[in-house]
Amino acid sequence: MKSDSNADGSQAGAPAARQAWRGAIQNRDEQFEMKRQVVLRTAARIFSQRGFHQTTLSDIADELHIAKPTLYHYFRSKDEILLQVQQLAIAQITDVAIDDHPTGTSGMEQLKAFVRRYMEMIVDDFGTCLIMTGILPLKDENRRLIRQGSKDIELMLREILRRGVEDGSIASADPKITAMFFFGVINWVPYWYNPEGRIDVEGLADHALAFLTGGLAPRP
Amino acid sequence: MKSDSNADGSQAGAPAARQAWRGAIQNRDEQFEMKRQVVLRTAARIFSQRGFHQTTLSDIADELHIAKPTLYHYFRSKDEILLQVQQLAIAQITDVAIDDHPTGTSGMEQLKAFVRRYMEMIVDDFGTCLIMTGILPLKDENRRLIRQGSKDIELMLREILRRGVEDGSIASADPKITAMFFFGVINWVPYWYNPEGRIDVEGLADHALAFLTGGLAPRP
Amino acid sequence: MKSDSNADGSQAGAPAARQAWRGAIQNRDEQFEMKRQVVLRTAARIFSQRGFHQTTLSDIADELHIAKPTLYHYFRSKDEILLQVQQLAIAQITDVAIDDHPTGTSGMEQLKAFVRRYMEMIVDDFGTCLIMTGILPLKDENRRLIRQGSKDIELMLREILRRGVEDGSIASADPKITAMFFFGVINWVPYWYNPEGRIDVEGLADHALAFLTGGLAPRP
Amino acid sequence: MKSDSNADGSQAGAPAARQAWRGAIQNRDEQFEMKRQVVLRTAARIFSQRGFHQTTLSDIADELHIAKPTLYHYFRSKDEILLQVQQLAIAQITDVAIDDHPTGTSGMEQLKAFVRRYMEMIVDDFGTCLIMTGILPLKDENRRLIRQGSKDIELMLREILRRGVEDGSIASADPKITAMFFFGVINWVPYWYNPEGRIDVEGLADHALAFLTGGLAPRP
DNA sequence: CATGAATGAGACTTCATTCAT
DNA sequence: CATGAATGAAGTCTCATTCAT
Repeated sequence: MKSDSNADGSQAGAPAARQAWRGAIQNRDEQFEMKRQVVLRTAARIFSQRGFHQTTLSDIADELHIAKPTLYHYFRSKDEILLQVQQLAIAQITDVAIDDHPTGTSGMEQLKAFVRRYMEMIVDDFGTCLIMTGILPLKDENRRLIRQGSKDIELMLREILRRGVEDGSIASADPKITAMFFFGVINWVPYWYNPEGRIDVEGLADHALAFLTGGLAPRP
Repeated sequence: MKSDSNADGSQAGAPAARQAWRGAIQNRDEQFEMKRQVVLRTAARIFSQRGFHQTTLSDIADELHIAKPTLYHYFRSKDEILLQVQQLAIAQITDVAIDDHPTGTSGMEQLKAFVRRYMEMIVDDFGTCLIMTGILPLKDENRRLIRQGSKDIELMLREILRRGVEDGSIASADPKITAMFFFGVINWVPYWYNPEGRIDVEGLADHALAFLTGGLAPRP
Repeated sequence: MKSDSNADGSQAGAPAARQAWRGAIQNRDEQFEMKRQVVLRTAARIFSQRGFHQTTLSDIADELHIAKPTLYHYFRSKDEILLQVQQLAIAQITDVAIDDHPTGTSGMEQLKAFVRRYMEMIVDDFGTCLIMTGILPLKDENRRLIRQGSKDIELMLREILRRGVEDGSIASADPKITAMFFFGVINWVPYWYNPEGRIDVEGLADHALAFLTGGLAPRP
Repeated sequence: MKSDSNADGSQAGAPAARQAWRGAIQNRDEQFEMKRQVVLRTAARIFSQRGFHQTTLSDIADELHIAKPTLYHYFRSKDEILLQVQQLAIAQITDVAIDDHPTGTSGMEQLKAFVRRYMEMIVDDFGTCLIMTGILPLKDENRRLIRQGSKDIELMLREILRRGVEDGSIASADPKITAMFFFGVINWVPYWYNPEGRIDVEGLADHALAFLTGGLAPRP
């Protein structure tokens, strides 16, 4: 998933679009798709930094060194850009669900895997934009799509919690509220975490796991 | 604190503006201040529901059954409305700090008090708006004010955590990260909690406390 | 009808808006409606001269010496302006239908009255705009409204023709085609007629009547 | 005239472009000219249906199954397309003027020939576009060209009327106004006539002639 | 010849804010 | 104090047109 999301090599933004990687001549469709991804990632980043409405299409175009109308080659509207950013973020979680349900592992083990995966998504440009921009700017129909996606993820967690309670690896508690506390811990990360800082994503996931499982109280 | 937050008597919203409380004729300043509070609370609620930029001043004025320019009698700008909403939210926490530092209580005890107080703030219209609208819509100078306020609250928690670790009532961990996880749990509440639902604020605070202190792992 | 359509005294355009007629102080609603009419008439005139799409809202606003957004106090969209212009034109014909069906007059007499009335409508700003701008710029729903109105007028003429044929005052011929030829004669007027020229509207109607009834062939 | 208008073989529209006529390999210039005509006719039809400004170059290109920039191989601009459509329509009348002035025929006879020829032009894609799109979308210089062409046609009719009045075959009346009424009858046809309907063009011309010569009044 | 990509110009529309009553 | 009217500023989006392959 993560390697995939980096395949466009555009973590650093627009300029990458010009790099003919290893001299390989890509066909038009590949180039198109690549540029599209670069636009998405750039937009996601600026949306997260300034907010959706504080970001004009000119801002995005300028950052990419293209003209404003060029954006309309890749997307039908500003709204669609945000929609697709958020859909990509959600897909990073929901798409891998099936592979990653190895039977035989305890609920707690599955929970740990879930935390790592979810944390990676949330610190990525797309995931951060999903959280920080939110769904309010989307128009009704698109908002419903994202809401459904979020619901799907929530149910994934609830299922994991249920299993954990069942097999005794997770303490019993109100499942819905617990799930939302859980998401709060991770979803809030984009508001304060600096990926360039002292702690990398793996370490952050470890911290989160410790906090989520053990809480603040000292273990006897 | 709580009584303070209800002082405007407008928990129920705009219509309250018409209630001549107990027939008492208040003087001009009181009336003015009262209306001001009603505007703030109404604005906070709509901002939270639709988002700052999706809310026009007409929306607010309509809800209050007044004309749009009338809002300018109470506030200099839309930005100022949001600023004051958020400042009120922050004040609900920071203003009571001093009273509530009873020496002789453990860090954990102080933490519990903090959770209850903070939870009450966050489910209130103002607190919810602080979280859901965020500071991005504010203009630079005002943003800095709110950021500072948030920082102050963060430091309050950090101090409580430090004491708790010191007196052994709280497990040792990276204080900054732990604080942010902590805030995540509560700040995320406005995104999902329905005050009219099955669980009241007190109960919610209890659940949060259990989660924050004990985590997901089963206690031996 | 005609006196009514001139009641706003704005045949000459915007400046009239400032004339406090006979010093009478009109109430707000009247002023509003008056200005609205001036906007409509001005828009109609410019639409007719330059075409709908060649006319920008700035053009209209400039002509009226107001700012562009001010137009939105009176109308929701450019489309709505055109719609109402055309609806007013159509109403000038359809609204008087009932009063003007005096029994006892021959079909030919009714036809003459119809020609005079219709000619007056068509040389008016609104009627001219109805013809020269057409319905293609309107969006689907509005287009249907105007199409229906036109159909109504067409049926009025067809009914008159039918009566005339019945009472022998009008020659028998395919009613539908005849009606369309008839409309062609008058509808084409805006494309060439200059109201400020040698012939006034009454005279024009007389000419049209002679042509419509007698045709080009010499009478024996 | 009519055979001329079919020379491009595209009465049926765009698909004809693919027909390699009788397997004959035409030289470059012929192919080019043929495609050009197909573009013109397609454009004329769409312009008439939707209006000039509601028609984008993409619409035309899509209908022809070519790409938008390809249009620029045949025309310098959208404006030029309309210009040439309208010029072709006008030429259909003005080009045959000289051949068709047989001395020895009465004015009325010439008028009848004129009506038939003009009616055929007006129901053709190009003529319909001339009427329905009008000259307003054209830029000034081109507008003048078409206006002049229309004027030429008008003078042709005026000359015919003059002759008819002279030789007694046409009733005397204001020549200019009469001419415009005359054009109204025929020019309005595109707004209502359906070539696929009950009446063919010849029949329509007959009806028009009867109306134009005899009018609505019953003949004694 | 043909076309995918890109763009400059410009339109409509929205909205916070000011003015005059 | 309150408000209808008016507006400047700005943003999204469209489209004819050009460029490079």
